[in-house]
Amino acid sequence: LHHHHHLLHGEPASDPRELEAFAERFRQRRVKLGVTQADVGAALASLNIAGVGALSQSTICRFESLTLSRNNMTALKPVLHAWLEEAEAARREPAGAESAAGSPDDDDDARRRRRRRTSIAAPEKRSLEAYFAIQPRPSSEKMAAIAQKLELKKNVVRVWFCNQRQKQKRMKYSAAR
DNA sequence: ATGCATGAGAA
DNA sequence: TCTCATGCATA
Repeated sequence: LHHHHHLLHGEPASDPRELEAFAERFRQRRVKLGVTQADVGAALASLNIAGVGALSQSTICRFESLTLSRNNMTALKPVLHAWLEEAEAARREPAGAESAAGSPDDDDDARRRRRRRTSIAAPEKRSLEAYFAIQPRPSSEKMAAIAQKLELKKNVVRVWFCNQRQKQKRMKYSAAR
């Protein structure tokens, strides 16, 4: 018998504390169900919610750890909530004998055109952080100069600054802002 | 769990 | 060109 009536106004779900609480409950209940983050992401597709498809393990992980933007968290919450309800309901009520057999498919060495991820060494990363502290959005010229000084591709430097800015906007960090 | 990257859409 | 949501690759 909880008399918190914030359900009277459609979606108030932007409350950071609410999101934080939900994320934690979500993770605990997911684990209790014995489902992985990747499983959840894939299961979202079969949920048949308008405009909602599968999501990656990365995204589910970030949702649970609040390392997404507040808007992103808010948008994902109802979807993950829906999945959780369904998953727990299915647990109680078997509904049908769904004993999926083991998959005999294993495409180990099929497509090998994998994207290579460039790794920025620690010293260079420290320099970038120092530059960022002074100027989070350097001009194109400035970034070119930085790139040359650190011997990195200009595009790598550009993307690094973009990601660094985005990182500051994640819930987990913006609170301490 | 997180680093570097992509692509669609805003500015 | 940047932002934003998102993901592949990898620590």
